[in-house]
Amino acid sequence: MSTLTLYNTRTRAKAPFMPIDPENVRAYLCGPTVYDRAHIGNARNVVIFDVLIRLLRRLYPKVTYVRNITDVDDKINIRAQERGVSIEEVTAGPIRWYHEDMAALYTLPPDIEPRATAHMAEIIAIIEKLIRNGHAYEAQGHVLFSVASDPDYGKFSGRTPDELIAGARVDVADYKRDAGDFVLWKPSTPDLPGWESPWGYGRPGWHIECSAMSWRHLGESFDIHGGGDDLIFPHHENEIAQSCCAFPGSHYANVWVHNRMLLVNGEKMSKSLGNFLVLHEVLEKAPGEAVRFMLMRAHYRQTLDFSDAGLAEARKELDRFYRAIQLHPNAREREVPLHLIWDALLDDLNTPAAIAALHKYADLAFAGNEVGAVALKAAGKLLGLFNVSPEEWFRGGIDEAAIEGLVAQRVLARIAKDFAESDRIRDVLLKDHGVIIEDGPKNSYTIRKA
RNA sequence: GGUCCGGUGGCAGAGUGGUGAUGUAGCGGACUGCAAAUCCGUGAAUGUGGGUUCGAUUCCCGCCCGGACCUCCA
Repeated sequence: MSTLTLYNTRTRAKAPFMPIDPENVRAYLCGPTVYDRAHIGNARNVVIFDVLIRLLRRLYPKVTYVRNITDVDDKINIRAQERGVSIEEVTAGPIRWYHEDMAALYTLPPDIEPRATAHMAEIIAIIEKLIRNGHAYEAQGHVLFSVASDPDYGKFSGRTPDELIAGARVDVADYKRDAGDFVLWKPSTPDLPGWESPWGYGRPGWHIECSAMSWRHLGESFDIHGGGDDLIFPHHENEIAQSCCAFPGSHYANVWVHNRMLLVNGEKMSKSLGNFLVLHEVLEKAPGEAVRFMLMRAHYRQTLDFSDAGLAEARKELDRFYRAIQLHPNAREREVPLHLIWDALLDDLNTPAAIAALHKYADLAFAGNEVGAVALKAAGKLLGLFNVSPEEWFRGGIDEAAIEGLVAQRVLARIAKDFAESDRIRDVLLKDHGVIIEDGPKNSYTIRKA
């Protein structure tokens, strides 16, 4: 099998992927902070990483996929205080929703889904190491990472310390030695969630959580770390600083895979614009597979515009694939050449090229070649597509009983060559039942949802 | 202001130093009572000005336009 090539944010270049341990590829994805429903941007991230994980599983005997849940965070605390409930009560719903939404997109669950609140021992251990190494200091109940202590700080995101200071827009807290120093541990008042620590009752900073969870489950160094490109700075820069300083000689993640942000109907998603697309709401209007497909239509390192028109096109493309599959119901799974899709995916997850390959296979299937249908199914599986049968795809959700009579009447009308009546019924089926009826030879017909 | 990324047919979206994928939409045709689907055919693009080169959409520089990050953010 050929080699997977990935673009690595750390080196700003594409390079062949070389696992630390080919017997166990270890990957970490920054998961959600669970205070609300996931939005469509969260979904792109997970879908892209899902494609990567599926690919790695074909290439290597074992892949350990870790995706964390940040379940302690100031946004969560605020919700808890507003509602007068515990943070567990705030996070339980969003965690459940997250699992439901991601399953609806046919993304594979991670092998390990660690929660920050269950890793306080690791968090405290790393902070203690950093203090011992001279990379962190305690000040007014806080523990801060000292960016000046790390000569490599800023290299990952391509920033110099001067830029970081110049760019600091927020008033610098007086307990910070450097404007760029960031919090590892902060004190909690009794009304806030907290844990006992060598520095008193408090809670962790955000960045340290990922360092602790990846360390516990993947070790000091691992293969791939993913996330949205907005996390490059400061989150990932800080993770690297914490982990590399706590574990001298380690590299933290070798390869960094960052996806670009998503636009919605040409605009950045933001609460002020009121165009925050909640994934759950999108999934009520479109099949999960169409949403998934839509998110793969642009290369992951390219801005993707999530538009209604795009979603409609995604559905049409999937319609075409399912038709091609449906044409060969007895096609049996077997080894078929899949160079086109493999070449596309191995080249830095080129999903648009992979989709073009799918269309080539569909062309073959439509031309009557069963191998095309077999290849299409196999290639789709690689991308996490075709999770339902063509029948389910086209007819799922149709109330067959409700239209039975109309359909029968229309058959009779067509036999009687009463085309005015048959067209009227076709119209009613579409308008009142959302069903498209298509005629075949000898008064046969097929139905599908509009 | 600093750093970075991008501008490809109506729209979406790949790739490439040498006849510019793929989808969708359009147009003509076959098929159909008509549609739909499918098939055949067809028109349609590399922001702009320079440079390098036998040759640039691809490499380099300027300009214009758009976006991201620098602050919580996938």
